[in-house]
This record gives sequence, structure tokens and C-alpha cells, in this order.
Amino acid sequence: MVRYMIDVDPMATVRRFNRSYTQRIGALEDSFLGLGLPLGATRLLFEVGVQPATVQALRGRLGLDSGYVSRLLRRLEADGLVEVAADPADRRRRVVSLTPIGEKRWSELEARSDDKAKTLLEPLSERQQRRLAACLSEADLLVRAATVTFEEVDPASPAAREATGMYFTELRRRFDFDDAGLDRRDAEALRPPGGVFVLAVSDGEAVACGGVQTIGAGVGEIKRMWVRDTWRGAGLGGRLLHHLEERARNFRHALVRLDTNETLTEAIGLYERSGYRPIDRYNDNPHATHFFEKPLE
Amino acid sequence: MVRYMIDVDPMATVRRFNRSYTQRIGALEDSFLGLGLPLGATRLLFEVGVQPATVQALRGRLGLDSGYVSRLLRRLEADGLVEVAADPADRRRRVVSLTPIGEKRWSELEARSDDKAKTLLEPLSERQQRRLAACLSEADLLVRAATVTFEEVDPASPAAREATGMYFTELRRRFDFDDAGLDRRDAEALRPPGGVFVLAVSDGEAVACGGVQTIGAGVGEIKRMWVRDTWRGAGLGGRLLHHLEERARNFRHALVRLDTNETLTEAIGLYERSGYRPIDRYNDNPHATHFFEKPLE
DNA sequence: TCATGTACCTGACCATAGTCAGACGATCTT
DNA sequence: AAGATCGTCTGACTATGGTCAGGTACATGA
Repeated sequence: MVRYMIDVDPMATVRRFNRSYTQRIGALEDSFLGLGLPLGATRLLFEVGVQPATVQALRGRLGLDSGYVSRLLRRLEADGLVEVAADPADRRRRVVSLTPIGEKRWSELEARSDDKAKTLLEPLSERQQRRLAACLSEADLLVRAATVTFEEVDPASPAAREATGMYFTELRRRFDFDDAGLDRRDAEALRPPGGVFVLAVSDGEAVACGGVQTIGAGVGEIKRMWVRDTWRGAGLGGRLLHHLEERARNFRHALVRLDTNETLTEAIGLYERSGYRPIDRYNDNPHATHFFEKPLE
Repeated sequence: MVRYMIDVDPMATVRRFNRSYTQRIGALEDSFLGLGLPLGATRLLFEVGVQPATVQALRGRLGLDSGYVSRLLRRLEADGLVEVAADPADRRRRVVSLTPIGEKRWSELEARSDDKAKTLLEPLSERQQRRLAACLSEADLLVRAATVTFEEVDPASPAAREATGMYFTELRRRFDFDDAGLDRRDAEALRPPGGVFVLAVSDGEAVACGGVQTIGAGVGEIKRMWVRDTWRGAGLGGRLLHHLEERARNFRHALVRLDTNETLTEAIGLYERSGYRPIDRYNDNPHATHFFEKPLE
């Protein structure tokens, strides 16, 4: 009837997991019920508790109608669980935050989530608990990686600056890197019409980045490829590289080049696996030790 | 901020997985919406499609009120999606099944589930898809094992007969086993007050069984320990054995014995791991080659 | 300063989800 | 054969979830 071990069709496996898991725990709602508040109000309370936010932000995060959220907030307010105050920066906006009583309710929600996880783990031996945790952790990484979205942003935007900042920090840890003055020059080249800068975003957070610029007729260059350390091993780098090559193709480049430092072994491995061949130095980048290129068919 | 790989707390891992997974796919409901039917009716339609059933069974599977299910059925009937007919065996009961139109709608639901799984898998490389499938498959087995419930049933009940039937089939495959007349005799001993027969149930299906009987003053005997082949390797046997020892303790037994056949190597391994020591033959069971006992503190 | 737009709110409205108390025929028990 | 029980259905009812059309205060740009 059910054959867990010998199954090899990934799609069937995912479907079976979805069905069995959501039936058992996935009823996320369960833990959101029984607090004396209806589900919608509880979801809102939880969201406010994660981080105080404007009404607008809450609406966005939960995907709810403006009037509906407003009504829910009145209810939470009447119950003394949240406070709503005008945003000093823009008095049309209103900021919602938890009252002390609200905090208490919120931690009850947390405790319920803990309980649910505990019920699931308790019957298992310690070894099995660790196996389950390992499986879910790896699955989580893969699922997150699969649902990452690539967004084209201006290389001077705050989000892009933050990502490149982390990239530079990483470089500094690996070798004697100095980024003085880099930002200004590069930002120009990584902007349309000759270039592009891409962020990989998950849960509103940049987890990888990279750009393409034009360095000659028909020749593009991949720049600032970076993957957050906690996201490595999920194939994100390969997907990003592929995405950037696609963009280079759109620029009518017949060839992409890139340089890198010998200490960045994962990156070098990725380039080699992805069809890049070592070439001679093609620029005067003092930090680069290895140079690659790949023809785009 | 998030550290996937170095996390070792199983509870935190489970919680994080729940949150991220349900956010991305777990919204099981998504695929149940947009069919022109409300959620409740769609859930019922799906359940009927999995297997035609009595109203009672549907109520149980979905955990819904009798009146509510009846109303939903009237709606599905009016839409020409299901047929309701009296059960010939008991004309109070009514059996629900899909009409051809209903079948068509049901396969739309299936297609939606497939789509959802596909969206998740598509961005991943084939190797990663296999890794994800392997992780989810193992997690699924562990989660199912953790949520199994132990139910005490009469050894002559249909559910118990079915489980022991599968047990005997297994024995026949392993060695020259003959169950002639066993049922009748054993059933008596595995019933209160002197014994008990336990089924491990998952999704309404028996996945393991076992019993305890009294064979002397203060001495119990474990009988008919069986775990469905697809459920092995999840520690279910150990939990069941532990559960049965608990029951034996309730009978005030100071000692439990059991016999087994040399071909049942997994079982022998389990007994040895669980503190059972080999002893001399204590009965005339022609099929038994190995004998064990364990003192209950 | 005035038109225009934005952020949030209120009232009116509706379908869905779910509960509960009988009603009614079929079946089981004695 | 009568009474109890079971399985399903109907009617009456409630709360929840969600939409929509204005309305009001604030912000912005010409």
C-alpha cells in the first residue's frame, strides 16, 4: 500500500510528505487556536510580536484586506493586547506594537509551537530525534534554496550595498583584501545599459548576489559572486551563475570572463564544474590570481 | 541570523522547518481553492475521491460534525459531483462515491498538487531533487512512526485478524510455518484478564502488532510481535516492545519471556538490544528455535 | 494654497465554517 | 414485538473570514 523506502520519484515523495506532514503538524493553525481569539486575530498578534510594524507592512505580510486588518486591530486593541500609535515620520501611517499583556499572549503562542515540536520528537529515541532534525534541516535548506527569487537591483541601493558589504567582509577574511574606492567605480559598470546587479532573496533577506558588466565588444565579466555561508551546498551558486550567464547572453555577449582569488576554492570549483576554462590574466586586478572564461553558445 | 548547518537542537530545527515549510508549500489549502467550491466541500470531495466511503468514515477522517458533512454532501450532490447510496449491508449507512464529473474535478485537484510539488523541485538540480526526496522520505517515516498510536483491541476483531494474518504470511516467507488452529487457542489467552493484544495504528491502518499473555505466576509472554516491512528502521518495534512490557508490568509480572525463530534476525537483534537474555527452551512450540527472557524491575 | 494622492478607518454586506437539537427510518436487543 | 440504539438528515443558529465603497486626516507637489 505505502512503500517508503523503495520510492524514487521525487515528485511523489514530496506529495506524500506534504500530505502526511500537514495532516500531522502542518495544521499550523492548531497552535493558533484556543487562545480565546479567532484565527485571524491570532495570526496578526503573532506577526506584530515578531516585529512591531506599520499597518501597511502587516497587511502585506499576511496578505489581508485593509479594512479587515483594521477591524482585527480594533479587536486586539480592545483586548489590550496591542498598541497603535501614529508614526512620527508620517502621521498617516500607524505603528502597531505589543502591550505587556500582548507579550504574554505571544509567548504562549511560542510555547504552543514548542509543545507541538515536542510531541513530535518525544516518542523518538535520541538518535532518531537527531536523524529527524538532520533530515528536516537539510530539506529546509533545499526548500529555501528552491524558493529563492532573483531580483535585479541598483548596485548602489541599500540592499545591494549590504550584500556587497558582506561579500567584502568574506574576502577580507580569506586574504589581504582592500576595497577602498571599489564601490563607486563598480556600481556604475554594474548598472544598465551595460551591466546588471542581481540579488537572490529569501524571506526578504539577500542570501547571494552577483553582477555582470561589459568589458569589451561581445565580452562580459561576472563580478561579485557571493553566497551567504549558511546557504552553501544547496546549489544556489550554480543557479545564480547560470542566471548571470543568461543576462550576459541578453547583452549579446559571446563570452564571459571572471577573475578570482586562489583562496576562494569553492568558487573556483564551481567555475570549473560550470564549464569555465582557465586563461591568462586579462586585467590588472591586484587581488586576482586566477582567471577564467566561458563561451556562451 | 539563520544557521542551518550548525544547528543541533532538534526542537528548534523542527520549529524552523514547520514555519518555513508551511509558509512555502504547507498552505495545503491553496491547491484546494479556486475550484469553484468552498474549502470544506473540496476537502470532502478529495476524501471521497481517495476512496469511496460511508458518511461515517468521512466524518471521522475529516473530523467534522455529522450535520455539517451531511450539508456538504447535499451541495456536492447538487453539483453532480458525488452519488450517495444506501449501504446494502446496513441500510442506515450511506455510501458516497464520485460521479464521472466528480472524477474529473478530483483529478484537477491531483494536478494542482503535482504542480505544487513541481514548482518546488524544478529549480533544483537532479542530484538535489534526489537529496530532497531522500530527506523528506526519511523524515516522513520518522514522523509517521512518532505519531503512531497504540490501541488495545480484541485479538479476534477483524483489524487484529488482518494484522496477525500479515504476521503469519511473513513467517511463512521466512521459514516452514504452519498456523493451523493457532488463532482460536491464542485469541483466548491474549484477551483480558490475563492478556492483551495491541495494534499500532497509523492513518487508520495497522502497521505493527503484538500481545502479552500469562504463562505462569508472575511470568508473562510476548506474542506475535510484528512490524510491517515498510515501517522498519524507525524504532517502532522498540517502542511497541516497551509498551508491551509496560502492560506486562501492569499484570504484576516480574518476568517476560518470548520465543522466536532463528530466521527472524531483526527481531532477535531487537530483543538483544532491549535487554533480553537467551534462555533454554521453555515450551514445545515447534516453530521456535530461540528463547529469551527479561526481568521487569 | 489647492488639487491629488496616501494610509487608515468605518459601515454594510455576504459566504463559509461549524454547532446543536431534534426527526426519522433502519437495526439490534430482549 | 417493543424499546433502545444507530446513522443520517434537516432546521435554526452563531461566529468567522473576507470584500467593497466611501470617509477622514495627513502629506506632497505645483
